[in-house]
Amino acid sequence: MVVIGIGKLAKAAEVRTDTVRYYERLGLLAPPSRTRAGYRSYGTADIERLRFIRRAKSLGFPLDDIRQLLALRADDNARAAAVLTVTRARIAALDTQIRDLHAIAEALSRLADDCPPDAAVSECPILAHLSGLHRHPADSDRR
Amino acid sequence: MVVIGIGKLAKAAEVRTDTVRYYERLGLLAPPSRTRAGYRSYGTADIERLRFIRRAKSLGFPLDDIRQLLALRADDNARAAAVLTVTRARIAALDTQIRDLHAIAEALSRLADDCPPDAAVSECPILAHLSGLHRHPADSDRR
DNA sequence: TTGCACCTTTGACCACGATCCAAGGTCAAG
DNA sequence: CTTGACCTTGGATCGTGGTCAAAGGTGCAA
Repeated sequence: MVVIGIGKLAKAAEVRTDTVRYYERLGLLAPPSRTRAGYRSYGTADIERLRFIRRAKSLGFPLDDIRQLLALRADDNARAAAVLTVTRARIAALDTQIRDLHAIAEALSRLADDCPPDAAVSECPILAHLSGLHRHPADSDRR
Repeated sequence: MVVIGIGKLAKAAEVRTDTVRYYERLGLLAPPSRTRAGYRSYGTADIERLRFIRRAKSLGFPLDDIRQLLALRADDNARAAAVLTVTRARIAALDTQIRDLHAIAEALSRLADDCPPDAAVSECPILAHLSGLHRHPADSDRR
């Protein structure tokens, strides 16, 4: 059985050694066995586990969710429905966030499109909006 | 001229007094004049300014951008183009963020739709994906 | 044996935008 | 004159996910 140190593990999983220890503290990684000198020693399954965490992170799961997912993966009695619950909750959170950001981007785009670049800032509808004026001070000729 | 203390200012602008002092430290609010006792004293223009900050924040501008926007608003020689530059940069950042989140949400939704709730976790395509298996271990009958 | 890479721990620090706490000063009402 | 609301400062804390530094021990090669 292949035994590697924290440095090789980190390199294999493309994380920092600090991150490995950090995940151990958070309970995402079990405390590994130690050499006589006190060095952490890992096996290939740990590389797998770290890569799982990386992929989950890249899909927007917070570390708390990832801890749950790891527990479910290791639980022979667990049903896929449990994974689905975590996943659907994440999707819902993402959808909310996307909708919020989209609404903001839309609002900014509309204001930006209405903004004449060469005008003085006093004519700028963006600043006007931020100042709480919902009409341009001199838009009598628009529309 | 109306003079108010930090508590009334904060209440009028719907922020905490701590936030007012915090913004002062960050340079979003000029250090106000003080009463003989050392109390900060503000005027109605400061309520306006705080509300401006609140609106800008609600449109997703970070405080650093807001400091710039406030400076532009106060600069008679500034052109709307400068406001537009800040705004377009924010829109671009939002669009990138939205696209990233959308891609993640899509990927998760596809996985979730493929996941049979009653199956054992070992059959869960979500966990399979996170484990780096891009095919289900037993999907011979799908497609 | 020396030198270097690697490992250990504890604890501080980063962004971001606040929020809260402690210890003390001020002010108006009753 | 006391009570309570308000104000002051400096510094600590939160959440999230790490990153870094200091001071020391270990392992291997020239």
